Amino acid sequence: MRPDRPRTRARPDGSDGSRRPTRRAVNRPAARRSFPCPDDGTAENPMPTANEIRQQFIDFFCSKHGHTFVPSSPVVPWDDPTLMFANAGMNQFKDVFLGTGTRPYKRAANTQKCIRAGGKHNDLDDVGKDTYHHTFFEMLGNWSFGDYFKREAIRWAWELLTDVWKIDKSRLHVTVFEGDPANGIPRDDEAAGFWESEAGVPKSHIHYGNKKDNFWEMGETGPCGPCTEIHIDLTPDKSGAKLVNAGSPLVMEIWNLVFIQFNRNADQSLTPLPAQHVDTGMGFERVTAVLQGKSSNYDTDVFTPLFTAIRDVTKALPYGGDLNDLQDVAYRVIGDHIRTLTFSIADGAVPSNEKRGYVLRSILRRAVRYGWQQFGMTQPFLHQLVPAVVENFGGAFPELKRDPARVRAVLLDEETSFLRTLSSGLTMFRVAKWRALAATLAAQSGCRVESFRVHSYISAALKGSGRIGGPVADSESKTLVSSNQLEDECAFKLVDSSGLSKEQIHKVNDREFATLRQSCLTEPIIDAKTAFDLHTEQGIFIDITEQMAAEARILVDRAGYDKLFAEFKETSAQGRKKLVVTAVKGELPTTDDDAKYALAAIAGKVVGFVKDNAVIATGSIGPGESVGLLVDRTNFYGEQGGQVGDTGLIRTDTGADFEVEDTQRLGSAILHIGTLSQGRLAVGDTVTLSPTLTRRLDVQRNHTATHLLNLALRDTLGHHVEQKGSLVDDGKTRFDFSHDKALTNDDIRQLEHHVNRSVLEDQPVSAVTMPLGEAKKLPGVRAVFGEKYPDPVRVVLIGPDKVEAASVDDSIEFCGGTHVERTGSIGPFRIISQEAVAKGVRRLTAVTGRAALTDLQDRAVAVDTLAARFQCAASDVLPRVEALHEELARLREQIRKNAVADLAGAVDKLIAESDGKLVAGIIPAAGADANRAQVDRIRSKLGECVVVFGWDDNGKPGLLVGVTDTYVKAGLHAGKIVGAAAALVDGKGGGNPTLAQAGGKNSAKLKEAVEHATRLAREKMS
RNA sequence: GGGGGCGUAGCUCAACUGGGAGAGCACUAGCUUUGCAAGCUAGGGGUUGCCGGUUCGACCCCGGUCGCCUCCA
Repeated sequence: MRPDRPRTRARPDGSDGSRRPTRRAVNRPAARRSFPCPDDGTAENPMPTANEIRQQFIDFFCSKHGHTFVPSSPVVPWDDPTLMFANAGMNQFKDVFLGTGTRPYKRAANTQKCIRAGGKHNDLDDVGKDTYHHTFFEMLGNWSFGDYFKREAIRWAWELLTDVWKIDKSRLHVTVFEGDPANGIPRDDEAAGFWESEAGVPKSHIHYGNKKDNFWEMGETGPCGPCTEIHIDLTPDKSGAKLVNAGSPLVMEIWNLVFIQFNRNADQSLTPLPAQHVDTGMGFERVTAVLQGKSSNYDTDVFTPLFTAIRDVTKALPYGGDLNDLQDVAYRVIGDHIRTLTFSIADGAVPSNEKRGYVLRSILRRAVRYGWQQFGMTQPFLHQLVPAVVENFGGAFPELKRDPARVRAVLLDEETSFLRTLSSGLTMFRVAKWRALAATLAAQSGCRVESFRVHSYISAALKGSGRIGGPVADSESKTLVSSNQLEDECAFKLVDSSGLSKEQIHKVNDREFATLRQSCLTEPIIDAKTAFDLHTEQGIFIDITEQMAAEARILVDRAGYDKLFAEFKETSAQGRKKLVVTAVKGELPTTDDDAKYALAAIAGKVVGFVKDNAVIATGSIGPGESVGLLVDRTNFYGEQGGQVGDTGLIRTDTGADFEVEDTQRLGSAILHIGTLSQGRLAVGDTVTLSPTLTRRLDVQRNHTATHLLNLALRDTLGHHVEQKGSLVDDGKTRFDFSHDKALTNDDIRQLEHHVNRSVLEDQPVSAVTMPLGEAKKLPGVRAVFGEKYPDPVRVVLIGPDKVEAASVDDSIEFCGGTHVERTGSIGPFRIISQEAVAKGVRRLTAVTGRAALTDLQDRAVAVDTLAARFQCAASDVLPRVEALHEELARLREQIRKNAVADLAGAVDKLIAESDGKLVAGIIPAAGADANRAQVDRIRSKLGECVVVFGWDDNGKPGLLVGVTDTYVKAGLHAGKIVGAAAALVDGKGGGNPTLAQAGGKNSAKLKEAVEHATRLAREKMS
C-alpha cells in the first residue's frame, strides 16, 4: 500500500530556496475524491504504476490473445503529408482500413504516441486549465484486420477492465449506436447483444448514442462503422447513468471500440465490407488516472516524475493540483509540453517557422513563458527536463534513448533565442497593459489620458537598487530579470475636455493594477497594433498574448489583430519578385527538354501558345505579341532548382524572331516567355532554338561554383551546414544555409580559397541519373532537406567521373541544373556579401568568371590609385591611412585645446570686467560644448549669476545664455532671452530656463544681440 | 521576395515629444570592517554603428548603408 502523500503547501523549514514564500491553502473543487474502484491498494493488489498499466494492456492482448505488438509509429509522420502529427492509434494502419495495404499479422496492439496541436484536433489552448487535456498523449489500442469482430472485441475489453484491472462493474456503462434509418444504417443490436451475453452488462447500463458519438467515418467516402464506448461512472452514489455522454467530468469515456463494418459509397449508400476491422482506442493517461484512483491525469505517475524534475530545476514550491493557481497551471503546461517537445524532436522534428515546426516552436514558447513568469526561469531550463522524460518513458519508447543530447541541444538553442526576445516583449506587454487600463479609466470618466509613462523597477525585495528604466537586467549575474521580480511604476493624468487635470494616477506593481482593474466598468483591451507588434517583432504569438491578458483580467483586440495580420500576409505575398505563371486553362503539352544540358542550337516545332493564362493550340501570333511559347522540344533551361530560366532567340527560316526573356516550367511543359519581334509564328512552324550562350555560360559557372561553395562550407564551418535555398543567375550565386552566426573574414577567405583551389585543379564535372534510393546512400551527398526529388534522380559530381569513385570529400549533389564541364572554366571566385536571412540562416552572395574579374579589377584600381596618391607600395596603404587618421585626431584635439585656452582667457577677462552677477560679452568660437563648459566654470566660481555669450563662427553667429536657479525664480528664462536676442541676428533659438542657445545668419549684429540679451537679463535681475 | 524592430560606457539598459549624454553593475583609488560579504567617498571610461540631409541646435526627425533580432511569403 502506498498511501497518498499529504499535500503540504508550504514546507515547515521554509528553506527550500523557493521563490514563493507562501501559498494559499488547498483549493481544489473536486480534488482528492476517494475513488472506490479498484480497491486503492491492498497487499495483493498494490496500485499499479503507469508503466505497469501500459505493459499490462500490451501483455493482455499480445500474450493472452495472440496480438502482435507493433511499436508506435513516429509522432511525426514523414510519410503522410496529410497529417501534421500522429493523432490516433490507427494512423499507421490507415492503409489497411482503406484497403490499399496489408500486414503480415491479423491482430495488433500497441500504445501510439499522439500529438493534438496545430491541426484539426487542437487541444493546445486547453492544456493546463483542466485535469485531462494534453498536447501529447498515448493511445492504447488493439486492432483486428479482418479477423475477430464485435464479439471478441467486447469480451476482451470487458475482461481487461473488470478482470485484470478489477474495475467495479457497476460503475461501467456502455453506449452503442442507435441507428440512422434515414441513411439506412441499422441500430447496432449486435453490439448491444454481445454486451449482455459476453459481458453480462445489464440493460440499464447499455445506452444508445447518436451518429455524432457512436458512428465513425474517416471521410466523405470510404470505410466507416458504428462504435461502442465504455464509460466510467465516478459519482459517489453510482447515479451517473443519465450523465453518459453529457459532458460531465464525473462520467467519462475511457475506451472506444470502432467496428469498421461498411463502406460509404459516392452516392452515400453503404455496403458491408468484405473484410471487417476493429479499431479501438483508450486514452492511456485517463485510464491510468482511473486505475490509480486519481481525479486528475496530472496526479498520476505519468506526470509526477516530470513535476519533480520541474521542481528540481525551477526550485518552485511543489505542485499543488489547484486548477486556478497559476503556478500549478505552469506545472501542467510545462509537464505536458516537455513531453510533446521531447517526443517530437526525438522523432526528427525541429522547431521552425513553418508547418509542424511552427507548432513546436509555439509550444516551446508557451512553456518558456510560463517558466519565466511563474517560476522566474530567466535561463533556458526546458532542456534540463529531457532526462526526466527519457527516464520515465524510455522503457516503453526506446527511440527516446537514441540521442537525448541532440534533443537537449535543439531545445537549448530554441529556448535561448526566444528568451532574448521574450524579455523585451514582456516589457512591451506590461506597458500596453497599463495603457489599456488608462484608456478604459479615461473613457468612463469622459477624459483623455495625458503624460502616460511606465517604468519598471527591480523589485526592492530582491535588490536595494534604485530605478532603472525599460527592459530590466540584473547585470551582476548577467542574467535577465524575470518580470515577476519586477514592479512597474505607471503614472498618468486624466484630463477632461476643458483641459483640466481631473485625476492624477500614480501606481506601482501588479497588485495596484488589479485594484484599478476593479474600478473599470468595461474590459480594458490591449490594442491590436501592440498584439501585432509582439508577434512580428518579438515572436510572442497571439495565443501567448491572450494568455497573459487573461491572467491580468483584460482582453486583446483579437479581431483587430487578425485584420492587421491578414493585411500583413497579403503584402508579404505580393512582394514576390515576378509574376509566375501558376495556372492555365486548357491542356499543356509535355515538352522534351533533354537537350537543355547541351549548348548547341536545336530545331523544334511550335505546338501552341499560352496567352492570358489559356493554352491556344492553333493559329499564329504577329509582331509585338507577348506569349508563352510552347515547342515540342527545347534546349532552353526552365527555371528550376534555384537556377534561372534561359533567355535567347527562337526563329524560323521564314524570318520570324521570337525573343525569349524568361523560361519557366509549368508541370511538364516548358514556357518560353517573350515577344515576337518580327514576322509571324504559327503552330506547326519549325523553329531553331538558341539560348543566349554567354548568359548561359555565366549561369553555369555560378551554378558549379555554388556546389563547390556548398562543399567548402561544410568543410570550413562544420557538418551542421545545410542548404536552405539558392539562387543562381548570370550575375551571381546566392546561397542560404543553416549557420547561427556571422562568418568571420577568415572564414570568408578560407571559403574563397577552398573554391578557387578546386577551380585551379580543373576538376571534371559529371552527371549521372540513378535510382533515388541508391543515390541517397552516396557518401556525403548534398540535398536540400525536405525537398522532393524525382526518382530516378540526377546526381552531379565534381572531381571523380564515376559515382563509385566518389568519397565524402567530393561534391555530390542532387541537381537538375546545368554546369560547366570542368571547374577551370569557372574562373576566379569571390564572395561579395553575407547577411542574416532568418533565424539560424545566413546568406552568402558570390560572383565568378567575368563578374569576379570586374570586381577584382575595380578593387585593384582603387588600391593602386591610393598607392599612387601616397606614393607607396599597395601593401603600405593601410598603415599610411591609419597614420593619417591618428594624425587627424591628434590635430583636432590640439586645435580644440588651443581654442579652449583662448576661450578661458577671454572668459576670465569678462569675469573680471563683470559685476560678479552678470557676465556678458563676445568670446572666441570654440564649439557649443566648450562654451557650455565655460558657463559651468563661471557658475562654480560666482555662484548665482547670469551668463550671456556671443561668438562668431565663420560668419555664423552663436548665442548662449545661462541662468542659475535663483534668477530663474526671479523670472528670468534663458530660452526666452536667447530667443529674443537671436531675432536680431536673423536666427532662432531655445532651450530650458537655465541654459539655452541660439544661432543666426547675420554676424554683423552679434554685438547688438549680446547687448540686447544683457539688457533683458539686467531688467529682471535688479 | 516583402515587412517590423533594435544598434548609446566593458556589460545590461535609460534619456520625459529636438534643448547640457545618464543609471546599475564592472573597473581604479582612498576610507571603513578582525576577516569575509559588503558599505562609504572620489575617479576613469562615449566618434550615441557608419555616411549624408533638415535645424539656431540631432541619441531623437529624414535618406542611405552595415550589423543583429523577428515575422510573413
